[in-house]
Amino acid sequence: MAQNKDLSFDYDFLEKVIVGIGEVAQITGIPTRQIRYWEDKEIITSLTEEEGKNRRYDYKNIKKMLLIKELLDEGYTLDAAAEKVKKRMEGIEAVLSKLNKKRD
Amino acid sequence: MAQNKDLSFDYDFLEKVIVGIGEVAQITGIPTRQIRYWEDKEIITSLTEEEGKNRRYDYKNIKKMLLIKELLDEGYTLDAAAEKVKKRMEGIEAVLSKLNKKRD
DNA sequence: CCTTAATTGTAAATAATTTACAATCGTAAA
DNA sequence: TTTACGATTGTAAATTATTTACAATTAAGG
Repeated sequence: MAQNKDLSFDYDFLEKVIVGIGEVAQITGIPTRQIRYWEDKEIITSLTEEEGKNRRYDYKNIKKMLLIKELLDEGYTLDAAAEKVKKRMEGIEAVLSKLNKKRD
Repeated sequence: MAQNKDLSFDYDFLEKVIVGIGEVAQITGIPTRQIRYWEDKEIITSLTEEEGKNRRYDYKNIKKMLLIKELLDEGYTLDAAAEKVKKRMEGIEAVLSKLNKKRD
C-alpha cells in the first residue's frame, strides 16, 4: 500500500533531517549547555561549517547523544561512555549506509 | 541484532523530532517565506503555542509539506493540493498511531 | 581537604525568526 | 488589453535564540 511505502523505513527523512541545538535539547532532554560542553570536549561534532553560525545536528549526532546519555545514567564516565558509543556508532553507520545503497 | 533494533523503524525518533523553520526549509527545499505563507492560509500549522515565538514542526508537518510540494509541481493549485494531501495524511496518521500502539 | 571530571551560569555579540505591509508574477476571464 | 485573483516573494524593525568566553559550582575519589 501507498501509506506503508511512505512511512516504513523513512530513510529519506532520516538522512536529510537536520536539527538546531534547541530542538535537540527538547528531543533528547539534554540541555543545550551540556551539548556544547560535549562538543568542546570533542565527543560530538556539529555540522556547522563556519564558526559563529548556529549548530546543526543530523540523525546520527542525535542518536549518539542519546546513547551517551543512557550510559551516563548507568554510571559511566563521559570519556568511557564516548568510547563505548563510538563503537556502537560504527555498527549503526554500517547499517545506514547499507540501506542507502539498497535504495539507489 | 542490536543495531537493527536501533535503526529499523525508529519511530521513537520520528515521534519526538521537532524542527525549526530554517531547517525545514533546508530539508524540504521549500523557502521559509513559502512555509509561512502556507501557514497564513491555514494549510499547515506549526506547533508553536505562544505567538511571536519561533515556529516548530514535527514529522507529520514536514511530510505534509513535501507532499504538497510534489502536487504543486504536478500542476495542482495550492488549495487542491491541500485537499488531496489532507486525505493522504489521514492514512499516514492511522499507520503511525497503529505502530505506536504496537510498541506500548 | 584537594583534585579532577562534569556541569552549569551568564553577559555581550551575533544569528535567525517574527510580524506586517507591500510588491511582483502568471494566468484566465471579461 | 485590462482586470482579477492566486501564489509567491521582498524587506524593515522588533524579537527570539544561539554563540563565545570566562567563571563558578557540584560530586566523587584519593
